[in-house]
Order: sequence, then structure tokens, then C-alpha cells
Amino acid sequence: MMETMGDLRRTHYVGGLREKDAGTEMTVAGSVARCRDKGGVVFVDLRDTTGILQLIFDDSTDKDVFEKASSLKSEYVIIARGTLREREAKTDKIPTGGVELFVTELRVLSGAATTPFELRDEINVNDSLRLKYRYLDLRRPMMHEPIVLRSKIAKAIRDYYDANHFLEIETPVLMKSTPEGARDYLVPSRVQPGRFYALPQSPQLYKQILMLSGFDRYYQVARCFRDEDLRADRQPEFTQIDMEMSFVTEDDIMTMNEGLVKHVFKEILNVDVPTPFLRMPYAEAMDRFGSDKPDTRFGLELQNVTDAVRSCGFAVFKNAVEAGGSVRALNVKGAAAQLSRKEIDKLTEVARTYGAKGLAYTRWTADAKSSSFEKFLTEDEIAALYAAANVEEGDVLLIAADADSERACTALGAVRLAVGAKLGLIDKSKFNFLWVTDFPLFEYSEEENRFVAKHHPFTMPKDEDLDRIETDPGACRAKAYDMILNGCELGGGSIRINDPELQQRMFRALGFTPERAEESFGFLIEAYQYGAPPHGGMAYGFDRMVMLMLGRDSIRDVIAFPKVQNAGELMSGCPDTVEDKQLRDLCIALDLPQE
RNA sequence: GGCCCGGUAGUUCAGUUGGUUAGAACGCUAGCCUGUCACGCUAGAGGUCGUGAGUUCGAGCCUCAUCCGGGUCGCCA
Repeated sequence: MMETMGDLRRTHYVGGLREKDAGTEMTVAGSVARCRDKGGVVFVDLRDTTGILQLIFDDSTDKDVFEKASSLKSEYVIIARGTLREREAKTDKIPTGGVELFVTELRVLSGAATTPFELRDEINVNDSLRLKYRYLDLRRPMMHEPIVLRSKIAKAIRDYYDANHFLEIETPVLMKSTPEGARDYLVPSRVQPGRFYALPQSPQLYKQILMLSGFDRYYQVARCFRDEDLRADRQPEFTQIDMEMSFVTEDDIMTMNEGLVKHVFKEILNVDVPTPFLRMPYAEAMDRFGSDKPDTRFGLELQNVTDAVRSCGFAVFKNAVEAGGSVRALNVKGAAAQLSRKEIDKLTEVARTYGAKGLAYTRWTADAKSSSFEKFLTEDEIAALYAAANVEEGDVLLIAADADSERACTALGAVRLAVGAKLGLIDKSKFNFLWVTDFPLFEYSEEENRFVAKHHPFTMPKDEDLDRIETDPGACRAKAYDMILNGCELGGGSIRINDPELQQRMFRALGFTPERAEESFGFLIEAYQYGAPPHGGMAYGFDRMVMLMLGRDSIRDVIAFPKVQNAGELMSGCPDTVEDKQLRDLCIALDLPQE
């Protein structure tokens, strides 16, 4: 049954074949996507990495070839020679629907067992089954295409940086574990028992060192690892587009990378991205959108109504203000008919998820006005609040109050997104880019009871905040910026500290003892003693970029072999136990929890 | 670590108040069919209801535990 290719060699991929190619003698190769055996005529859909082409066998086909065609089953691997011709009955369901290959020679290179699920685009199959048989799932055009496009996007990125005099330089995958940030994946050293490498969370330190080495402009398509929990847009092993430049300011980095986005979107999607992008300070983004990565595809901005309710009779509002927090409102204009009490309850749950204690509301339809808080306010106070938030009949007003102003904003920001999705306010065809700038330099960690770096400890403070690193760290802003696309963080970066003294001040502000700083980053601190150009850069989450460009909802769709929520990989079954000898070689003894 | 959702033929699902032999569609197998393209027609095979315990005369259905998958909060400098 199984045959060899013999002297047959592929001459054409099928995806691009059209009527103009009719009459061409060719050899194509691939898998049987589907057979339609009509008795006297057999149609076979052949699938290769570029698309699908119909093969035809009928009474003018050689008898042996026809018989072989009749015996084909799904996923058999074949190679076929014949003449391309225009179809009698054309279809626009596939790009090659105007042509078919009249086959004169057919070889079955491999049979195939019945697959555990049908390999069609329209199917709806359990994810774990698809992931266990990832190689089958990837044959489906819908799953195949993102992997192809991912490669083309990476090439477009390389082309752009190359044309702008960047060097692609590889940095180590086995490196020193550093404190701060995500949990490291550790790799034990056999040669130095008891010592461990860490897999990089990012090539951050190495790229800064490369600037000190005088390479001036660097980029890398870099694999990174973080031992944290997964999300729909987060994998433990992922790819960054990492770049760094010397002799630059924030503005230079942003301009260079706007150029990158423009180039890649034009090249891959033929979309013209307008530049420069909008630049919005972090404080404004939080204030208007309740998010440091605002989705600007729709309005529905938050309003600060703190002043209007400062001394009102409703304890929830009043207490929040008195505790130094604020009261934020979201007026969903004219939505009273579409947002039922039940919907509002759901939105309250959303707010709770993000730490709000609840969501006050007024739902004002033509028939009735129901409100969770009006009864606690005087008529004047209600009037003042509604004037501040421009509330009229037909509106739904949602309010979050919290002693922590940022929490009120964040919770209401999440509600804003839920409302936007619910009411269909989001234009999915848009690509809205912006920069969020001037991030806080530090953020306070309740867990560690100290300030930690919001970005990383090498981030340059804003010039005007240099004097208050020690006195008012919470108010310091950083020369840091995130590139946002449609409410997702596409990438982020900063200008780095190139003054060793300033770096020492940062370490002190972060609560590092000189010994600990020396132990963790000594080599870096020393390197900066020998002359460091001003430099900065950024890194993109490449997987997320591909996902957004292709309009996919899951990052797994753009990674050939992704991991699932428990960080395992279902096809190969890793992580797995290892043999005792391997552990002995590494001087490792397991100390597993009981049960 | 917390919360939410799901697990019934190969696949996707239905399964009434706990009650006789657990159904459908697709796929698969066999046969027929000369213009199909989710081809069509006829027939057939295919089930430890995720796993374990419990309640009950009786469990796919109720209870508990557990495993697996998805989403999410924390976490992700």
C-alpha cells in the first residue's frame, strides 16, 4: 500500500494556483483533507502548507490510478502528477476554487489511522484533546496559518531593525538568578554541585551590558521564561522582541518603535498605522480609563466625582473621601434599557473581582429610577452629583468609591471594559496604538513592606523627580513607557540609569543592603564604572503581538507547542519525573510534600 | 493559594422528579452513486456516563473527595 516518491518531486505548492495556471503540468504533494467519491468521479481535496486544491479522477483517468484514488482516506499522504485545468463547477469557498488537478499519476506515501477528531476548521473540540494531538490540530488551516504568519512577522521585524543598523546578538539562556521580579526557572549545575542557573526572564542585564560594550544598537528575538501562573495571554515560556539603543532619549526609542510597528503592519496586514502614537501619562490613563493599558477603541471615560460627594450623607462615599481616597463614576449614557438590574449585578461582581467593595448605581428609565444610594443623599446632593456626571433620564450611573483611589479607578476601569463588550461598543477592526508614559518609579509592596521597582531597578527617574527618590519615593516617576494596542500591553521599556552613583541611590531606596546589591548585581555595578553611554530600550511580547495582529483570543493559537494552565505540555507530557541517576549526578534529593 | 465554568459513543452534545434496553448529529466500517466541494442514499459497528467512596430498593442525575481541562484574582520587576 505504501509507496515511495520514486521520480516524482513537488513542482508547485497549491495555495496560489489560479485559472491563469490552467494547462500547466505539475506535481503536488500533501495530505488528503477530504474525499468525495461519487462512484464514476472522485474528488480529493489535497492540503499542503499553503492551502487546499481539488484533485479529480474520472472515467478518462487511468484505471489503476482511479482505483487507488477510490481507496484514499482522510489524512493519507500523497503525491500526484497531472495537469491543472479550470473547473466545470467553480466555488469561491477556497482560493483555488476555480481550478482542479486532473491526475495522471498518484502515489500513496503513507496511510493514516482515523484521527481522534475531525480536522476541519468549523469543529469545536475540547482543548486538551487538541493539545494532546497538537500535530493534528496544526494541520487545520485555521491553526496552521498563525504559525506561518508568525514566521513572516518575525522576518519583517528583523528586516526593519537590520535596516536601522541594529545587530541581532544572542544572550545566554543559562544565567544568574536575580532577585526581584518573577520566579525564576532554575537549572541545576552538575559541574558545580549545589549551584543553579536561572533561565532568563528577559535578556535585560545582558542587553545593558551590550550597550556598555559599544554595540550601540541591539535586538534579539529572545526566548524568556517566568515561573508564574498562566493566563489566556501568558505562557511560562514566551518570546520577546528585545531591543536597546545608545545615545537616546525616551522620544528616540518611541519614534524608532513606532516605525517598527508601521513597517510590520504594512508588510503583513497592509494596514497603515498612523504615527506618532498618542502619548498619555500614566496618571491620566488611570484617571480617564481606570487602567494603565487603556482600550481607546471606545469612549465611556471615567469621571472623578469626589468633590460632588465629599460631604454627602452616604457613608460609603464620605468615608472613602475622608480616608484620602476618591469616588469615581461611569455614566453609561442611554443604556438604562439595555442594562438590567441583573446586568448591573454582574458588573458589581466584576468590580469586586478587582477589589472594590461594591458598585453604587442609579438606573434611570422613562418609567422608573432605581438607585442603590439616592436614599442616603439630599436632593441637592443628588443634583450636584448628577450634574457632575451629566446624568439624565435613560442613563445608568455606576460608582466606585474606595479609600485607595487607584483601586476605585481600576475596578471601575474593569467595569468599563465589561460594559463596552456587553454593549458592543468595541470596533474589532480597529488597531488603536498609544504610549502610556511617566510610570511611577516605585510601587509599595504590602507583602514585602517596602517600595519595589515598578519596572526594574535600572530605570531612570524623571529629571524633575531626582531630588525626591529618598524623600517621597511614591511620587517619583520614571522614564518608562508602555506601548498599548487595543487595551493590551504590547511592549514596554525605559531609559536606564547610566550613573553609578544614581544606581546606588536606587538600590538604597529599594531597601537593598550594599552587600545584597553587590551580590546580585555587582558585575553590572562595576561595569558602569568604566563609562556608560546614555541608553534605553524596550521589549515586546512577541506572542501577544502576533495574537493581536491576527485577531486571536488565545496566545496558544500563535505558539506551535504551547503549555496549559498547570504549565505542562500535553503532547509530550512534560514536566516529568527523571531517573534517580540523573538526580544523583546533580546531588539533588527530593523533599516532596506528603499525600 | 482563592473564586467561577466544564468532563456522557472517536468528536460535539441531549438525557424530564432518581426508575425498564443511555439517544442525536458528525466521524468510522460496508455497499451504491459521473461535477461534488460540510456531496448524497442504504445498512452496520461503536458507551467503565473522568475516577473513588457515600445516600438509596434503585444513581448519568443527589452528597463528599479526587483527577483533568478552561477562565480569572493574587502573582507576572
